[in-house]
Amino acid sequence: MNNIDTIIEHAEQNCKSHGSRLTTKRKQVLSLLVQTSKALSAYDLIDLFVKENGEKIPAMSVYRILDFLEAEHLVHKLKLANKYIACSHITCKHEHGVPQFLICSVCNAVKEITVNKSTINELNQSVEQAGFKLVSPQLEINCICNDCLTTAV
Amino acid sequence: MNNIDTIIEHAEQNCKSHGSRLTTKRKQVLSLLVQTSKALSAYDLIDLFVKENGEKIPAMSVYRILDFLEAEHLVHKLKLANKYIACSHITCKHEHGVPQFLICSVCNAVKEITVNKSTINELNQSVEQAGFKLVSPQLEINCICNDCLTTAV
DNA sequence: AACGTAAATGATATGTTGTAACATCTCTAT
DNA sequence: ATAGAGATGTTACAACATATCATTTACGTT
Repeated sequence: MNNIDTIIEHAEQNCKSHGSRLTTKRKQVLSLLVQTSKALSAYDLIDLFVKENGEKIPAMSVYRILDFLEAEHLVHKLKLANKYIACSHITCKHEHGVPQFLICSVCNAVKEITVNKSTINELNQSVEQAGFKLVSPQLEINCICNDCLTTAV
Repeated sequence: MNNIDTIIEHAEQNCKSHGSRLTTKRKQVLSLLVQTSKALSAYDLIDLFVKENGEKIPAMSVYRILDFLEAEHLVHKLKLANKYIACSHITCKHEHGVPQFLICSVCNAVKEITVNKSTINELNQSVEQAGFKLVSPQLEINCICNDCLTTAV
């Protein structure tokens, strides 16, 4: 069976349940993100869209669609890289705790890891003591993956 | 006495000691960063430069100067925001442990906080288990400061 | 089924950020 | 004084993002 279709259908139901519409274009964009499971920039998506669907899509549309998908919690925007990635909880149900993104600054690979809740709590305490508030407990951490580390030398 | 001049002079000695030159333009840019003590984008600096010095500076020059200052460890580049900030250890001598930057996503205020070494170690362990390596233990954390939090409502 | 409205998308222009490539200037050592 | 390296200037352009207005589509009402 086709896993991606299942995911998309699930997402569609989710949208419908609170009165928003996962239109064809939105499905197509989401589908690209789910399939690649890598972080893609808006312009990456524009190129991929043409390749996969044989028709152009304006930049404006992609940005609007990404905003929509983000508002629906179907994709995350990685601010560190200005890239977008399918939200992990649409591809797998069980809860992982607090997800954190490791982004390889060389090859843009993205890995989602779980960090102890206590670690996050400690971090959060330090932040609040400083008079700031975490926008989300989801950190984007600038890393180098082992592959790039070994080949770079 | 003028604190900023002292800082700049100190930085200049530092450069001289290993054969690099803190030229007038570089001093001017560094000086802007030290004075504002906020995170500024390259184009923020271009505007500020005109305002403060009454002469234009090309974008290219600012980027080159920022690269230089970063290599000299006089400024940090905040990758999350694509902004630059004067390195704290040129304005204050004593070591703080592992510095972390909190960046207000509304007003761009930057606060440097200290997080328990143990917290960082735990984070680092999780990262290494995932086959990644922290580029630097210096995190850039996306926050909202209390000022913006209260006024936004 | 036809219509009106709101939402979604398209199209165009332009703003913003960053860099490539080459020219010119300016120190510094000889 | 002059050559060579390093620093800066200039121009053009690539990549990323949004503003604005036009057009199309979906959906409830009649």
